[in-house]
Amino acid sequence: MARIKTDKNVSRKDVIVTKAAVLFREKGFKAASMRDLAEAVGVEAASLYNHIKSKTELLHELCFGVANRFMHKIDEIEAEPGTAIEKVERLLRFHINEMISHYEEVYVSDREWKHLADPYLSNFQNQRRIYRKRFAAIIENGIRNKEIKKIDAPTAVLIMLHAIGGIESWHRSTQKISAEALEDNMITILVGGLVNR
Amino acid sequence: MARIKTDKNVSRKDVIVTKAAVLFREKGFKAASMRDLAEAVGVEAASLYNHIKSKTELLHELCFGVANRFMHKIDEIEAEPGTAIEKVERLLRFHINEMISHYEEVYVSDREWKHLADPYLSNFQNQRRIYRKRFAAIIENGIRNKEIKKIDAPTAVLIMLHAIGGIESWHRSTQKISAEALEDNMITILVGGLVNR
DNA sequence: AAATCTTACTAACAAACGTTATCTTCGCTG
DNA sequence: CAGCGAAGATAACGTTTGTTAGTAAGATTT
Repeated sequence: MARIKTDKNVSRKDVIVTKAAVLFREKGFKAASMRDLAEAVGVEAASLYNHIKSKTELLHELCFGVANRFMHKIDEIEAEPGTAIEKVERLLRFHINEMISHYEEVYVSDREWKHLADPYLSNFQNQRRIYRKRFAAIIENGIRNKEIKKIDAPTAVLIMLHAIGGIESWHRSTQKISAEALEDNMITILVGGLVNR
Repeated sequence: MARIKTDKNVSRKDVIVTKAAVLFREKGFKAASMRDLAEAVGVEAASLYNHIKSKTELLHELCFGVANRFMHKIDEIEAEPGTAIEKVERLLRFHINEMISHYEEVYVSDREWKHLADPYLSNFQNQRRIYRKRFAAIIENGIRNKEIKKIDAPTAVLIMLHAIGGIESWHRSTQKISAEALEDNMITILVGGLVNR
């Protein structure tokens, strides 16, 4: 009987959730089975249920973990002083870093949230909608003080957020440029597309 | 016994493939069942197999249909005269229009190709890799004649392609700007992020 | 060392899945 | 209108799925 190994401050549930993120990213939520997950953890499938309530709970955990981090960040950025362009850049850099260093969870949260069940689904969609509105509001401010080109702000948000999803391909790529170079390139292109000159 | 309705020049298989695209987009390939599809088509699940070989065949059909269209387009654009920026813009406009007018298929091809089985999977991944290389080569040309900023071309490609995936959100959105406005906004931001000035 | 709580295993379930085999019915062609 | 091929329905199959119940073994506390 091989127990799930844990370091200090990491519950067995955390181990499971982390492995689930990897699996959900690789195969997708529906295609990843609890037996797959059990094998990855080194345990029988049924044993997982000593630590979690259901497969969907794993998805909740992942999606809302990520969503909360982004919400806190935009709170922070809205409160800070700075031009609109500076705020957009800070937010983008945060997105990029999250996608680089918490790849699995962010990716899963981005692509697999559809499989959440109500009421979590509606809740998640709401948070997402609100987040985008707040992001768009920052851009609209920038348009008003002529920092930013006259563009449709929601469209700009949509481009920014999805562009960052492309880091997925960077992760897969064999000949990666450095994470810092990736970040700077993305900022150059994306912010360069916004600024008015 | 209610037959599948077909117009002229549209086989019953085409009807099934088209409905499958809608379903695969809504629920994902794995979560969409053949019984779901049968219901959407207005027939029993087993009856579908008079027209198709397997569920996966539907995915092949969709993924390679889309991939081929993009391959032909980039052939065309490479052969045409024009600056690098013009070529990038043409390619982007094509992507945007495909995403707007063949939403379901393009979306499915983009997000669900993972569930292809070999040898189709490797084949598809190859095509994708080659396409991106050719796109990157156009951008690299632009960098050489100083039309385009000094950026990492593969990163630029990755941003462009994923940004366009954001049109998904536009489709869902209740207060849509017009398709033309969407296209122009995207071009402004994306091409604006590339040009050297 | 005894008692208790935690964590794992085995066995099994009901439901849903893709798919096949068999038979019936519809619609067209001669 | 007879006959044939295309297209549908019914029933069933073997898997795989998420999950539960009951039990044994390890870890921790008394």
